[in-house]
Amino acid sequence: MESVEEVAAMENRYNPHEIEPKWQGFWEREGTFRTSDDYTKPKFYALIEFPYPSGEGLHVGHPRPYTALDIVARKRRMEGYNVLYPIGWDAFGLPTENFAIKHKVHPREVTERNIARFKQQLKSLGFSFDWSREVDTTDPNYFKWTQWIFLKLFEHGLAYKHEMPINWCPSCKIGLANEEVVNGGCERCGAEVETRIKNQWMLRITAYADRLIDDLELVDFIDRVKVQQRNWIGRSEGAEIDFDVVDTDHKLRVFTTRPDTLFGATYMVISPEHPMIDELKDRIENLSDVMEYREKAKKKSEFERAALAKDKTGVELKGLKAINPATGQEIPIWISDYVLMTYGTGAIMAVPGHDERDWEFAKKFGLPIVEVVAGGDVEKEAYTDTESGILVNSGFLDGLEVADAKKKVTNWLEEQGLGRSKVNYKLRDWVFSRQRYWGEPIPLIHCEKCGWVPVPEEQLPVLLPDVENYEPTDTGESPLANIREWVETTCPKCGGPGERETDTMPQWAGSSWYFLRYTDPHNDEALARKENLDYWLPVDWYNGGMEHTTLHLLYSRFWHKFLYDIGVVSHPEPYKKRTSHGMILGENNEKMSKSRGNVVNPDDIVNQYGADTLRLYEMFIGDFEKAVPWSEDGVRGCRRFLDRFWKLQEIAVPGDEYSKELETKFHRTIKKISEDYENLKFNTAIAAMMALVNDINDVGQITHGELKTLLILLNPVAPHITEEMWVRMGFPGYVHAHTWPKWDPEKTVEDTVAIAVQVNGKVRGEITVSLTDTVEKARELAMANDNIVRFTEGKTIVKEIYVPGKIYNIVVK
RNA sequence: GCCGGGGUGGCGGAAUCGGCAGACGCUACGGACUUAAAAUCCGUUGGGCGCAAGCCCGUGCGGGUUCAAGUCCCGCCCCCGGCACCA
Repeated sequence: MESVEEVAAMENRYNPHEIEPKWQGFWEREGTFRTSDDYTKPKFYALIEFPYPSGEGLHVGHPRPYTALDIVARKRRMEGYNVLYPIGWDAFGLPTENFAIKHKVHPREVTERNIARFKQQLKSLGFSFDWSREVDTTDPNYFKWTQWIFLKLFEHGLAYKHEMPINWCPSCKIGLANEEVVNGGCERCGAEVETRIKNQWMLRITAYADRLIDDLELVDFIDRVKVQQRNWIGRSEGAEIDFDVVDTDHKLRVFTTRPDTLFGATYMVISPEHPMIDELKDRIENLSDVMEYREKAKKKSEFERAALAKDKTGVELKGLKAINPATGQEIPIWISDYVLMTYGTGAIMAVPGHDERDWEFAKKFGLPIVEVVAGGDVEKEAYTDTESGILVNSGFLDGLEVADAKKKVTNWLEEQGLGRSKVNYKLRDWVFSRQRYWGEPIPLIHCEKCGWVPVPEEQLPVLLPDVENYEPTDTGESPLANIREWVETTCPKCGGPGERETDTMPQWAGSSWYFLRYTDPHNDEALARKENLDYWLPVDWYNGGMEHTTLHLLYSRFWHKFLYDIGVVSHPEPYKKRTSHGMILGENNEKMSKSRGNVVNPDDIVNQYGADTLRLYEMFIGDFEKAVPWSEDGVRGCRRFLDRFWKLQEIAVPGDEYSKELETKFHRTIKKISEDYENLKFNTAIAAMMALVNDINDVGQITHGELKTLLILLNPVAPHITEEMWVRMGFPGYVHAHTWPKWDPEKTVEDTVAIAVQVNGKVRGEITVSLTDTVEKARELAMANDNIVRFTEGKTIVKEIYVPGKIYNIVVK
């Protein structure tokens, strides 16, 4: 049995299991973090990527970005902003559907269960989300507006159905967007992707390619994000040039970024899939060889074609020749799989002197190599420098620099009607169809007479029918296709029989606009009120994973620009600032995964150490932007800090001022933490606080004024312990309602400071000087030090460098 | 191959308008408390030499600039991420 004293002592001990649920309940009851409708206040919109509520629940990677922006959101509230920090669920998607199929439960049920689990886990971590604004992409009241946006895209000609080869994952039985194919495999399951021809809904994102690049200038995204987006869109500027095919009325159109090298084009290469082969097959003398090559190329996946790129292969189209429009010479035409039908025109002019691929090909097949830009040795390798080269062997271009030659030849081509300047993109249109059940139905009806007809707005949302069996089919048809009573409907236009589109939308649909819905989540007349959108947008700070840079981030910027064009939103970019967190790895330095058995569940950390410890550790663990391994020892260290922090109550003394010995340190720490929280440097902010607490313990007491400041500074990271200590100390009101502390720049510098004294650049001692002290004073102090005398006596001082507050270096000879 | 980021103690990481490298935390070791252990507290913890004062070496490698280089310049090596026959 514990004694009365021991029980009493225990009640004063830091007990997160008692205070954390207490404060979470308090915040919820009081609506502490409800976003206000007071639109006269300055606003701050903090956004994290809403999670996919998987069956596995949260792992410790999730809270890293959530805590980071929670810190910023809490700080902003204390600075007087009206803050929107919302949360929701990106809940459509394959894992849920697959689980539902396997366990014969409706995906709706699985989703609800998973959301409930996630919600309970997130709530236990004390985030200051405004839970009243929760959105769920699978909620018909939400996806009604996803469908509405799709119809607007359709209306504006940005959604179209197209027969095209798609990336098919044979394991998931689903078509994939280019962005979802990683190294030739399915992003989700890793199975090798096949090519299938399917009639697919496509979104014309390429129409926005230029703006998606150019408007990156308007936003504050970390550089690696901007670079990756530019890279992915892959804009390249050049020219299209038409080459006559001899003795036919065919022209072979090519795209090139080096029109200046036109005089060096000694042959042409077309893709094996190029339509000209069929159109002119009667003229091709070696048609069987050509067809054989074409068959071989077809069997290779796009991945194989790229991976086995080293060795060039190809077949000449015998019987066909093209004319180089600049030289007037006849040149051969080849087919080779290094030319892709999916980029440019599917045909190139080959300039072996100045393109590495063409050079390799020419060497292999003994084709002529002509130098048209001086500076290299085209017999040894292709010369590709465009900075310093001067044109040669190029008629009217001779003597020009590359950049000037490009302009001149493009003008000439335009005058002659042989070509024109042209911009190409690597970005392709977005394959928007998925042949699965658990997604938003595409709200279109096909009518024999009227074609594709949109479902009238007032009939939205188009709901998913209840089905017995939503297994995918091997034929690539959506499971919805089997439900005839759902498919068969009437055409809204002519009233005749019509059939519903059975493809559903990809997971990226709902997440492309969710941040708009948060501004007005319960509106059933519009996706959100204009007034709300205008006040809250753009998002001030959006943090998310690098893995979403070429998918979600690009897609949502595209949708937003479209919504801007049709007047729904008033700003061309959705996100003002974008940052990215690093992954949290397992203790063994490997990616956390169930199969590796190194997953850490936040529930266990909360149960053992408390939510504040978890939050503190997640922020202290290392550089926020880098991957870092988890360490349970590190977690314990953070808990120890909170225990020590709690005990500051025992040494608190009255007084609202900062004490003499700690005043400078407090001002410095306020400054450091205020700045570090804004710059993703949570780890050094926390280190500074730990250092200050160490200093306080050295002093042996803390004034109430000091403790208040400290509680406010730590509150965004560890909200529960700081709320509890505030009320226990009997401070007025609540810590979360207090204003953020200010620092006085003049008080951040110590009156006197210890600086190193160097002799010939090596530290030989230390002196304590005030900032106003002169070099004479420094010399006097330094010479009182035996060690410095030892290194200088008997030598002449040649030079003295004295930087006040930094260093005193004596150069002797 | 191209683009971006990075190499600092036993570990995570601090410090870049050039100014005492290793803040803060962890680990390890030693000590106090305890019958004992845990917890907590105190001390040590880059390597080497020295009884000590102190000295020498040290930020991926090789050069250089400077009174002074983790930080700047030149030439390399390695790791991580993205793109990859994009004409």
